Amino acid sequence: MEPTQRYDFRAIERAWQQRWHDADLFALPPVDDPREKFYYLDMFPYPSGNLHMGHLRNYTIGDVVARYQTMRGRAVLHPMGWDAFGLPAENAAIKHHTHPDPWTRTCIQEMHRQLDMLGISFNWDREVNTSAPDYYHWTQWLFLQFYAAGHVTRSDALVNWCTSCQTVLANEQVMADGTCERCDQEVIKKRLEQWFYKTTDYAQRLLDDLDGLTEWPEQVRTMQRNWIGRSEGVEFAWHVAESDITFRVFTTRVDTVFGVTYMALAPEHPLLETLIADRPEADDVRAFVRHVLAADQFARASADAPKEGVFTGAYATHPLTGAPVPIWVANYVMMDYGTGAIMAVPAHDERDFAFATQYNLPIPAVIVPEGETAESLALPYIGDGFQANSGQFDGLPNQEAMVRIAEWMEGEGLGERTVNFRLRDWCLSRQRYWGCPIPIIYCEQCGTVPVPDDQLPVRLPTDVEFTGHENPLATSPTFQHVDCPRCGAAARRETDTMDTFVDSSWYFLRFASQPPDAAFARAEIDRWLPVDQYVGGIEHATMHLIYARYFTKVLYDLGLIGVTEPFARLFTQGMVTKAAWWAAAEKRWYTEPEQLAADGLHTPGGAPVERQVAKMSKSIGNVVAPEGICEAYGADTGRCYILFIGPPNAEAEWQDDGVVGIHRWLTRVWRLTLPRAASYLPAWREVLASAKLDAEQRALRQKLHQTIARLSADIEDFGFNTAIAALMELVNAAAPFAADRLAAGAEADRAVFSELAETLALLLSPFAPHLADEIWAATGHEGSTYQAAWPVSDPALARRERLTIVVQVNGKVRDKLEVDAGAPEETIRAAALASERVQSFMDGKTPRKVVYVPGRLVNIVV
RNA sequence: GCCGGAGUGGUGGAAUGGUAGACACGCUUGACUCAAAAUCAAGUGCACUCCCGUGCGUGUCGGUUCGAGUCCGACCUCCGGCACCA
Repeated sequence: MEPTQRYDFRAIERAWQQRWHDADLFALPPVDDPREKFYYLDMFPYPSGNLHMGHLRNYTIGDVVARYQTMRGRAVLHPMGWDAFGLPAENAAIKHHTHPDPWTRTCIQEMHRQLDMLGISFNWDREVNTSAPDYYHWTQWLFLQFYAAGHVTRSDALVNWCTSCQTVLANEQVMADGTCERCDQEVIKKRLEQWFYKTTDYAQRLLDDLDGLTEWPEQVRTMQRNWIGRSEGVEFAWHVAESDITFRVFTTRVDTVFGVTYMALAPEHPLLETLIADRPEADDVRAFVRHVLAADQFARASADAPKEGVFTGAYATHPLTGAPVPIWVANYVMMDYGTGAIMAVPAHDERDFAFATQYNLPIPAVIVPEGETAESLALPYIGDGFQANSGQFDGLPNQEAMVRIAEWMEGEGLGERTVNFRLRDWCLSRQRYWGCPIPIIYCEQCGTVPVPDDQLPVRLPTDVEFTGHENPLATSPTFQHVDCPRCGAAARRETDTMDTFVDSSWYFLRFASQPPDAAFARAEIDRWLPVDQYVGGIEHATMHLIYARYFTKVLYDLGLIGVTEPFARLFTQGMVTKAAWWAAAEKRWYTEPEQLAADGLHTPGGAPVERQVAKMSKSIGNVVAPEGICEAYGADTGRCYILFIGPPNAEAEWQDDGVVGIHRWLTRVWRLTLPRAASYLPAWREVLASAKLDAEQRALRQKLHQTIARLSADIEDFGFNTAIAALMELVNAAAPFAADRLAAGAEADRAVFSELAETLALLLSPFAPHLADEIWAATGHEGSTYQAAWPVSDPALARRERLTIVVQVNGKVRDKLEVDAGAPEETIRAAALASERVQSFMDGKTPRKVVYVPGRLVNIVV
């Protein structure tokens, strides 16, 4: 065949990408653009240098929505950038003895190239690189705004510390056996002074405002509610007998207070040393505390860790009964939740029950459900019931007693009702090089001094070594030494950098506005925010999305922006997975069925394999790169296939076999339209307005207008897989029409075909934009489909003329009737009853009831 | 353990409470070809079948309804999140 006689996707895609680029088609909408705004945002990637299928899925979804909204007449902001700080660049620097900055820039270039290959309509004029000084300047400035307003604090926190590498490790760098990922040496928990954003101050608002995020997936809202973990209870004081020491405890079950048989303190409790100072038990207690703190803190925090404790020798006085209650130290009490001390009620708490059983402490029941007695009740009992052994509150339903006891305690001045959150303050310090430097200076005279605005940004120094040992910033000969901005004396710079989640907590603002001399300009923020549609992976449901919401609320409170929530509508796309076969005996993965024995159940060596569907990863080797698909089949095929693979919020299993189906379809689209461009009739509207069409012509127009309606609805509902199926149906219907009738050249046929070809180009535009523009040009249009208006379905044309009515007898389909769309109900009912086939299934019985569903079915009940 | 979500042909998947399996992959048959690829046409849930049909069928068991993949209850399995949170 001639080159022009086949679907040459390479030439088409290259040519159109060049034309889009030359025309600056995806430029940012101008400031005075009168169109309604639409801010579409994809979660920006870490620039690893390799685009993977998850990116393809995310950014293709985004491009469909952005192109659709543009064609619908919106001014669309569709930016892209790089979440470029982070460990991989630093690890690469250690490995290759280079610097993270050039390495990162190379990766960015490479990924930018791969994204361009997909033909995505990004507004590159708003590109952002979080590791560039013109970005992290403002990350620092925002930190100082937060600092000045009291949203930043400094305190101790436990970190993973590799004794060999002399550095802090992220949780995922600590192996399951508690060793360092890089050097295999032991990792310990170490306390370090760290910077925190005070997210807990916003816990209640972060929780409350979830109710307003009605366009978010319920799953994400639930996950955030659990993460914030609000619980209501009572915090009250216990006095230690024969001393003036007082402990405060928090409980959500103050109704069980009469069941307390011991108290338990966290080993880290600050009053513990005072409590045991002069007691004979002191040495035992100290030994126990050392034992607990030496153990792996992750293991200690797991629910199935064994419960251990030691008696302190001290007693507290029960505030209601006056009874002496022994005070223990227990490993299962955590210092960082509540007050670090608990009242233990073994009869009504599983943990306390396990502990009391082990150490032979009494377990009296004080809440008894109907039909049980305090003696017969199986313990521990967590549910509701009536108060027992509870003094003046005996017999009350426990929910009521909860309120009465709390009120009584408040009246006596013992304590008060409070709220506790699981959410912690956000530790933002990282003892790492490749992150945003924290703009703080420590001066012996002036203390902690923020870097003045005119000295920002605090730049990352380049005179550093990447050895894998210690924080490189601390090894720079120049970085730490600085004059105090207040008194001018020699001072020391903070060497910690920020968690990369800080960078991504405000990038959506920087996309909307990037003046040279400020973080953002208020007018542009007011124009674009909130983000109308945000799309990314479910793995960011809690951390990133909570941090970004927190930042937005603080910035609102500081008067810097006018919205309290950043993302109006959220969509979480599913992972892209691929099957692989694990051969346990050989300890290796097989990634292609052809590598296996003929039965598919064994390796060529005879070892059994287990089929698993897993996220694409280098370690398994089941990675399929979008670039390879684009080279073999084209970007349009890659884009359509990743959408067609399944519902976008669900996990999708990649199957190479499916790609050819999409490619065949696009080839059929090409064959339907491009070689027939000569049949195109620019004046098809006039011809169709006056022509009398036959049944086949009307049927094709009907299918076309039905497809327009389906596609619009599907795109708005993120039903991209069914949208493509609808386009396939349209092409399936059009192909025989074009083949059978177009050659004769009748004007009406050409007009029907012209409407189809032109509209098909527009409908295809968000999905396969290169081929769409090729068809658009071949039908005599200037420019790109991106600049054209989305088609509108004519309901009169889409309406079905004849209907198929299903006739059921007792709910089973027995016959089908073809009727005119306007046929009256009585006619249809009569026809259904008259049907011979229906009669034969009625066994001569008379209908008890006849149900008629307009336009759909008749059900005869006998 | 708690909180979410999902179970439909050989495969990916589709179905406002109203014809279950759209669309696609794969497979079968045919056309074209010396042949193959590509393309086109027909078929393809399972079982029985006088090839007209009939029965069964959406993880399991029950329920609501004229009618349930869809709604309700219980259970099973898988996936995700959280987990000594007092």
